Amino acid sequence: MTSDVPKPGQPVRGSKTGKPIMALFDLLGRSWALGILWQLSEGALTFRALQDRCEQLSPSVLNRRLKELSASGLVCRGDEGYELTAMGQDLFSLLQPFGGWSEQWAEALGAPDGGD
Amino acid sequence: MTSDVPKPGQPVRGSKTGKPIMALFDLLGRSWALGILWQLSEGALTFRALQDRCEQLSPSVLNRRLKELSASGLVCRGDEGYELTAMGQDLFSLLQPFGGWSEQWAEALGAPDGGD
DNA sequence: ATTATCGCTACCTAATTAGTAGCAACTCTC
DNA sequence: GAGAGTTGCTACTAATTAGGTAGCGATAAT
Repeated sequence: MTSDVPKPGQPVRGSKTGKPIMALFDLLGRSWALGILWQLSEGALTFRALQDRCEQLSPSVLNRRLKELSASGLVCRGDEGYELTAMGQDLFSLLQPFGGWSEQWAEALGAPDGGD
Repeated sequence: MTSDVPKPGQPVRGSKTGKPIMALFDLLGRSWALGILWQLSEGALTFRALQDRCEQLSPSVLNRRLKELSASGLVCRGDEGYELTAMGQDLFSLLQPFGGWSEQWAEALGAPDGGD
């Protein structure tokens, strides 16, 4: 294992080609990675605040995800705690539409609304 | 087992609230889920063809993902094999921009281009 | 009948995630 | 400046998921 942070241009978990899109999918396809970006989109959060927002996500996993996301240039530490980098915000702007979509999806599946 | 397919409105892996967005992130945040949607966006593929596109992904994992994605209404079986449902295509349209973004990201990280 | 492909299950090992405890550093109060 | 509280994090273990391989039953062509 060269590195366990998926980087474009390198083989990643499940992908030997290193195609950027596959590296990105690997990075985002890890538990809570998308959730963390989602939570940070509203502003900086301390480690423990982030843990609370992510339903008491264990510190070991949170720390791993934060290291990966930092190494990938999506998250960094500021005065207020962890926050999205410019690139992270840019990625979030692509992610944002998923919020509304997921609600349509919920209705289509006939699932009760979980609230916000 | 109630169900290990994350459905909006129900608690999912790591999320007890069942918020649609969290259920969606759980579903998509499993290995190869995003990759499978990506591959199917170009048209229907048989089980084994899909396996090839996903770099010989093991049948056990592929089958698990396909069941989850089917149960979530994103994928179904047609004459030609597995394909995206209308809802799956709709989701893909949100996913598509990630392709271009990942290439910018690759450059920003100074990674060599993985081709394609 | 034989061979080949296809979709998939069974089984096992490796890796990842989840959960809990607690420490070192820092701040605040007194 | 001792004690209490908070923060960021590491260490360790248990549970869950992913990955890999073998191969079966079904269908189709030879």
